Amino acid sequence: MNRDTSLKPEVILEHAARYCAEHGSKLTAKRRQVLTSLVKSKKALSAYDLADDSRQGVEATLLPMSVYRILRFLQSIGLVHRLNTANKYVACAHIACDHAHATPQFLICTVCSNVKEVGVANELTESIALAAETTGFRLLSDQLELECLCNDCAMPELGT
Amino acid sequence: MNRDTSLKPEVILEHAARYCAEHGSKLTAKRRQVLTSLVKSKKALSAYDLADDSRQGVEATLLPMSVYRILRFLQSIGLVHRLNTANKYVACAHIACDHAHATPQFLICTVCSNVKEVGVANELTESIALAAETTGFRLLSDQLELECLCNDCAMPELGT
DNA sequence: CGAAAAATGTTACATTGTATCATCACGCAA
DNA sequence: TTGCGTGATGATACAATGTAACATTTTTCG
Repeated sequence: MNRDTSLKPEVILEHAARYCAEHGSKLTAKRRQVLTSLVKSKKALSAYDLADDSRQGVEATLLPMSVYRILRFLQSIGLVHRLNTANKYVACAHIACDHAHATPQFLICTVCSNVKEVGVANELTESIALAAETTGFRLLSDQLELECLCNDCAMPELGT
Repeated sequence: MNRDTSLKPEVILEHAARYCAEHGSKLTAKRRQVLTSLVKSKKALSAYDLADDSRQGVEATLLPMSVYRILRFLQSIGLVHRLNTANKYVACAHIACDHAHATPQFLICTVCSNVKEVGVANELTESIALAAETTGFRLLSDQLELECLCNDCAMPELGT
């Protein structure tokens, strides 16, 4: 509900493979495995969550060190975003989109790690960048992370 | 240079003591010690930084556990802010101000942890909150943390 | 094939943070 | 004054997150 799940994982992975190729690397089995876990998950996952995942399914077991490396790689080519305030990771919501991937903004439920990737108005990030410049700081990233409560956690009595 | 150091620490600590009293607690020696370290520091400090600090000066040695507890307390009454993206802490830049403490926004140098606490336009945080509401997320905190490079780190050759 | 580069395995360790129970300090009532 | 209750701190152990360094395997490509 919070991420775009309208596309089947296979379609997304196809796009992801192209992405890797464009960056001179390959979407190996383990990288695909990590990315698949993230794409399927509605919530942000920690590296250790992903390592634990790998011990459940039929696929290869991944040590945390490997997970970190794979996440860093996927992040470097824009397929995965790291949520710095939560120490967790999410698949980019626009993997299968054609338009260029812009810097994302995230609404993060502090209770359940539900994440919504949104596009905030450009003027907003521009005014932030401007405010930074005038105080001797240069903005390195537009990524915003907002501490939120999602509807599910706000009204648990309604069930889902 | 990045924080308001125009007020002497003694003045700040006086205000801080009032703050504590207003919250039914006291500014104990160790709490004052932690707060003083933060006020004096131009950079954000980790809990372990502060514990290390305490082993240098003439004051009491603080174990990390105590530092965490003291930081949580100081944060709970608004004298200290936690930077979630950096796992570090800063003294509120407005301890000695009379106006109410608003939710802060931070420009954080990723190289040296230099921090500038700024007041971003209200319309900005409002538009964020609005964007959140429309997607089923309720904003819990306006605190923004921006990844930056400060002038000192951008141009080290100039010395300081 | 064989060398170089890329990817992953493995171990050890560093950093950040919490749980739990014990102890200390201080105000306040009897 | 004594003693008690509460808030603050000490102390130990451990959990969670993340990196460094080097070995090994796999892939690529001349």
